Amino acid sequence: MKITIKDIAKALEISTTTVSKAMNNYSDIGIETKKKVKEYAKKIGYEPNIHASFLRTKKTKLIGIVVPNLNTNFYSELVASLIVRITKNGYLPIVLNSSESEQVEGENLERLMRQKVDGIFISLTKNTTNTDYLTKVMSSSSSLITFSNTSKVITCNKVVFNDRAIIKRVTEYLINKGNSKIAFIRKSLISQNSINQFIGFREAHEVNKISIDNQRIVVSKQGTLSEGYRIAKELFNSGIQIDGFISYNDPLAHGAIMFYKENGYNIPNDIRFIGQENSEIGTFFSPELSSIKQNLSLMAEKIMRLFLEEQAELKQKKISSFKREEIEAELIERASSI
Amino acid sequence: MKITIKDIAKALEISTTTVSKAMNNYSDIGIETKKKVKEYAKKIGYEPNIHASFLRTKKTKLIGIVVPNLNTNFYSELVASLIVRITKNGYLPIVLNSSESEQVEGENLERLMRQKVDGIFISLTKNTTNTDYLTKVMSSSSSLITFSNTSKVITCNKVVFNDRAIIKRVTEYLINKGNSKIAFIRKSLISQNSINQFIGFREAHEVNKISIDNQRIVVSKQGTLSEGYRIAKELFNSGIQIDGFISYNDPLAHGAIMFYKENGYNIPNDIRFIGQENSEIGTFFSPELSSIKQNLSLMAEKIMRLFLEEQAELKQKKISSFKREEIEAELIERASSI
DNA sequence: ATTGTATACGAAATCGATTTAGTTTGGTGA
DNA sequence: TCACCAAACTAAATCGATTTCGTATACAAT
Repeated sequence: MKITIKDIAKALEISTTTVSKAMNNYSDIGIETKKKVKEYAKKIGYEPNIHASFLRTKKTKLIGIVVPNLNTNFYSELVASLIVRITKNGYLPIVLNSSESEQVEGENLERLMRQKVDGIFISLTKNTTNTDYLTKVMSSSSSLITFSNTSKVITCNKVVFNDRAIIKRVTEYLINKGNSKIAFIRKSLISQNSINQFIGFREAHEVNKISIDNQRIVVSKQGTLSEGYRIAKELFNSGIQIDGFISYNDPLAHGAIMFYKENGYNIPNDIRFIGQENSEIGTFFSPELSSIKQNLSLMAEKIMRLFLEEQAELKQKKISSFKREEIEAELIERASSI
Repeated sequence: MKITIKDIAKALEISTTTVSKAMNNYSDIGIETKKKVKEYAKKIGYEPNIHASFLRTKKTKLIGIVVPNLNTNFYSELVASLIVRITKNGYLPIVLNSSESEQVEGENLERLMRQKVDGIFISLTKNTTNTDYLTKVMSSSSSLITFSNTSKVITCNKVVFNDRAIIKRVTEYLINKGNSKIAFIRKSLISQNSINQFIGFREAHEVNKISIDNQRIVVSKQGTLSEGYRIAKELFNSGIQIDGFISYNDPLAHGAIMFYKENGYNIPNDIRFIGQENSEIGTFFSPELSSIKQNLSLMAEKIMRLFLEEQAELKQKKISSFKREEIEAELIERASSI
């Protein structure tokens, strides 16, 4: 039925110790013995039992991924990208979804710690303020990497986009085109991600000595097309004029464009629009939507590399310092902002 | 550091056997002892080590999910729904993505079997023909449930949508409106999912004594907006007339609508369109897109229930028979097909 | 007094690997 | 010849639980 090192040991008339050491390339096993063991193991289809070896090694070869909302293009693509890297390196991903709930997020972290995963990759929900769970992870055996939306409060490995810089650049880009009344649709007031973006937005205004009207700063929870439409309508009905529009994703921008187009606005002449995520659908609306493109594949790559480096250092009992990697996002310029 | 049953045994001056049995509600342990053990365990934060108990119980409390393409609304939402149910029932999901590659799919199944997951929930890629890996899973310790896109060849638990029936109904709906030249955009020629839909399409024609022009049957690999546009253009340029359009997702329909609108067609008068997946964006195009809506949450629920039932039967050493559940999809009628 | 029985508990084996602390063998140098 | 050493191997302990089989106790029935 199931093949264990005992079977190999018996067949080759050696001890289980030798089999185990041969499989793990210990230096005190002869080269020929190693070859014999490995060949026979392959022949009879032996696979080491991960759970048994865990008892001694404390390694599960499992990595937990926690995202705030799997059901978005951004995170489903990022997770898919992570899964590829994780499996390529001999690990297996346990994927959990927090559904933007801080409580569920905490439960997810507890589940992963209970499972003794080797690493936890987490992007925080937009509501997370309490970092107690993260601190608990830090003192557990799982190594922690936060990405995309992380926390200022906690000290740990981080991989993020250049949120502040890219929004500053994009805002100035609009300002230079003569737009000074820019609406900014943000995800939340709490998440670091969103805070950084807003800082960039503010800096661009400060540098150009333009004041920000807070009425044009809107928090959108859903981030859907219909909410974009609704937000535009409310701004319009409240008599709040805008000549620029930056949102934290593409659907919001599309929804808003739709409203303004219906009401006779000319885009980009009257209002310039910039979204984020650079989704395919953006190129199919008229006018085509300018959008900030984040390289998700690169982010996945950096996260995985950081993790593997830490594992290697851990093995050599080095104390590893925490790293913060920033990935450049870029503006894809299209008709909506030209 | 880490708390084991030994710590509880020592503190309460009982044997580890008793502790283990108390925690697992064995009948030969006194009620008071059970209470004492459980209370103390909770107090000191004891969590049983899953990997240690695996050695005896052969249960990992892990479930593998394999989908053909995580980066689609359909699967990311379905997976998110599954994750909720899996965690609610004390299991943890290992999520793997086959990227529509039969080979990757096979590797994924091997990985999950090596990990000894308790169950594997898989939706096959549209290219899968070889069911050897599935057969291997069937004879492994992991119980198998195939969903959404399964295989006719293999005998196992299945949860699917009523692909044949819904497409038959929708096709007849178009026929009854006077449309007899219906284009059908399918995912593949191989996948059971797509075959069933096509059978429904054909049956509707047969019942109404209308012949099918194979030139109007198109296989679309990408399933994107731009491919929908391109397919419509090619049909048009080849002089192939259509007055109806059914595709396996919404973007394809939107892309096609866009092309026909540009070329002066009136929708729905000249051509009626029906998509699938009922995505939010459908309500924002003009005309609003009719779409087939699949209840993903219900599918997730049925998959999980099937799995739990099988686990319960396994525990009682009953031999369980394979079940096939079919979920009703429904047409959401909007302006594009009225 | 003896037997039977239900209840409550524990010793030790076990799961499948890793790892520690030796042991054996053969060769080297003084 | 003898001490020393490196190379190659192994017995046994260990990881943290579960489970089998057995024992002790109390009480009822004969």
